[in-house]
Amino acid sequence: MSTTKALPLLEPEVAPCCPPLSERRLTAEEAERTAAMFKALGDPVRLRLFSAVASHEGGEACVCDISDVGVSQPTVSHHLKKLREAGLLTSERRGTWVYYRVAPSVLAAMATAFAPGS
Amino acid sequence: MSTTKALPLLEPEVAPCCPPLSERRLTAEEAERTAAMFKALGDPVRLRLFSAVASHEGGEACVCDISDVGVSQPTVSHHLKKLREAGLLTSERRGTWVYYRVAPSVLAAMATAFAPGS
DNA sequence: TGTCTATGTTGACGGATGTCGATGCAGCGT
DNA sequence: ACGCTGCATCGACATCCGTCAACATAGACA
Repeated sequence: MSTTKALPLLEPEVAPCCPPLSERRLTAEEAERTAAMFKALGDPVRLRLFSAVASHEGGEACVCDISDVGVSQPTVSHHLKKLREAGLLTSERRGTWVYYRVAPSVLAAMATAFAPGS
Repeated sequence: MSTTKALPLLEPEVAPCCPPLSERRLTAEEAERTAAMFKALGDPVRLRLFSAVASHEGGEACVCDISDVGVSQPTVSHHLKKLREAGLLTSERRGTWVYYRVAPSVLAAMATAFAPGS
């Protein structure tokens, strides 16, 4: 009767990354984009910053809340910028402070990379 | 009656990484070990190699099966070594060929990193 | 306006990393 | 023994990356 394809509306949104690694071989383009996100989390300082934001009450944290990671303030700013550029965090200035939060659906998207494939 | 601790036997095995990033702030040591695994997957060539092994029939692949990733053979070998050192792959020589497979429970362990925390 | 605080940017430095050609080594076949 | 194939290692090179001090910028407040 009809195709097996569901309605094209209300798509779960752009999935910028992370096809299951075990499902099939990644193409060069997929690997490029997915690796960029892993690379952003591949530094201990950045991973601690990301974890601090992700686990912070209310889902957001200002820089002053999370900058106690053992490096200088410029370095913290540099790493937060990398996490932003990788699409993992978003930032918003409210008055004196800048608040960071985990970009929507990033956790779920990356979890799918490790889902069983076959 | 008894402590709430379960039997120490039959532990699900060493969990070398990956407490949920959203659950709490990672310690420096946790971040170091977890970031090392993300870092290993943070290169497009390595990610394609990992995906090729993980998605290969039988759960294992010899180097000749997966070395068509656009770089020279020494580079492939170099990246596979990095993946081994990160604990993501294991290798075994059988006759002429060396077979790689995903290290046990690595996929599940890394998936937990992106599990919802609170 | 001026000053203080919070955060981002710049420039520079040293070390890590990805890449390759050349070479080494292990197994297989002749 | 010899050569051939699959894979690892070595040495060298260029580039990337994490880090910091110095400086710049943006709000808040007086």
